[in-house]
Amino acid sequence: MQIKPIALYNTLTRQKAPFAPIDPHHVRMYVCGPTVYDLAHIGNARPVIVFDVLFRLLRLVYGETHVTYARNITDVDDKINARAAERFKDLAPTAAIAKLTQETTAQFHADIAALGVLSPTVEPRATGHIAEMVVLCDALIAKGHAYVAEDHVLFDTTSMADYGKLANRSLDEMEAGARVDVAPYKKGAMDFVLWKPSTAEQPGWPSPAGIKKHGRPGWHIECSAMAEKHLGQVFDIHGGGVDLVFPHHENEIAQSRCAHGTPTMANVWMHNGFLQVEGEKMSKSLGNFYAINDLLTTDVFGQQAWHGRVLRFAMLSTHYRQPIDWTVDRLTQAKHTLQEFAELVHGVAGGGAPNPDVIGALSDDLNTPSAISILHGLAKSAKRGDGAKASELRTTLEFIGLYGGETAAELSLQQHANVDAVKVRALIADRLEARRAKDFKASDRIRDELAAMGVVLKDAKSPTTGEIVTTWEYKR
RNA sequence: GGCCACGUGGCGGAGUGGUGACGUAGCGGACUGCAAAUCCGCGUACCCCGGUUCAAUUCCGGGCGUGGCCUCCA
Repeated sequence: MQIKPIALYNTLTRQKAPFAPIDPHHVRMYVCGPTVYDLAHIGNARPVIVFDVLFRLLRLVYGETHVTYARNITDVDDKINARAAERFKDLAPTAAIAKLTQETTAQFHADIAALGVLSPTVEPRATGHIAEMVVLCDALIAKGHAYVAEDHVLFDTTSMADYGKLANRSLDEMEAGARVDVAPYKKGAMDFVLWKPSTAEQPGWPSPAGIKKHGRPGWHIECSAMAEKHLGQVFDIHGGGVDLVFPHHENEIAQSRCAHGTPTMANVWMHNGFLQVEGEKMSKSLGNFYAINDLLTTDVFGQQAWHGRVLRFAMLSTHYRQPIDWTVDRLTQAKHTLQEFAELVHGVAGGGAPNPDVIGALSDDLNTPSAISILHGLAKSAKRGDGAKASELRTTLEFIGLYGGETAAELSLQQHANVDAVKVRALIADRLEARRAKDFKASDRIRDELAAMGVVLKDAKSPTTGEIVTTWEYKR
């Protein structure tokens, strides 16, 4: 379809610019995925949701089969090793690690599926790309960008003229500000590990550069290897959280560019803003650390469980580059709005194209708040009985992943165990009878009784017969 | 200490060098036996101080505040 070009903000240039894929028939995007050592938290959900929206937009504009979206799984990492040893004491290290990464990956998939996230085109695993990482290490050594020291392979940051360009800082500045003790075998303070030796208990593979000991990759090299394998040496978009700008993405760029001799790794670098919880940094010590799964299935946040679509809506109610404060108020408001939308589109047939203004808003560097405001406009028309707008609203909501056929009641996960629908209908009939008899005391008593059960009544006049028709719903 | 973001009405949140997006809360009205729901209407907001400009919330400089990175945390 022909619509206005997509504009994206690029961290490399600190500017928003029209997006033009290298190959107009094949858009390639890489986003850093989770390290599977523990449940994904709500901060992890942000890039997953944000780049899912971008993926959907790119598919719409360039065609579903013309977009490759790679989101990796990091399944080799020292945090994984530590956690596996702690949780599965009876198992051999390899078996324990396999069990942990397998379980955590499955849970991650389940959690983000609830958020309405599409599967990426490819989901490479680090352990499936060790050979490619070894090749990269050897290439970097051969080209004088890396060196071997005490069975480690290290990247020589001084060998790259514009190291620090993405983070916009020079080596001098970084060294001046560094608070880390520099390992004695490093030539330069900012040099980073590409490969390190493993003990017998740690996962290990044959090492590059003729190193005798088995070893394992550093974090950054994983993404360089997986991106190259699935997207090529230079591709279109690379995404992740702002906290990855340095050192992770800076180092990916250094590795890939130096190994391939390319002027760039990806044309556009996109970073989502940080998430806070109720105005504070999310951390286990503050007791405000929430896994996606906690929000979906327990009442630890705001005394209720939240539907995945509500979490998604709340996440998209702020522009992706802004910091977002994750609060109960925000989720409550998101739930109300989504329930209203659901009421308008439930039972309405979708089809057709998503609203062009919404696509326009998304094309403007993923302006989701603006898109939502346009959705409100559609909802207003739908509420006035415009069936075409109701249908368009549904199609557009489905396109963004904000609707999947749920009813308003299903979007509220509060417990209503003791509400018996048959009894509710009987009480409503009694109340209508009392009202007809002008026994308002009795009718109000029934209304109060229902309210105590969490049931709210709505009286409406039937447009055809003029009769009072009472419907009910759970208190929101 | 170095580097980088952000600061809009009660709250959430776009956007813009000059006519106050949008949502939500609140207020008023219609409707209702009274409510709820619905509908209609109502808000002279852009952290502070300078500068540029005919004009700044929007550009520039400084300050204050909050947050991020500099420790394989999205």
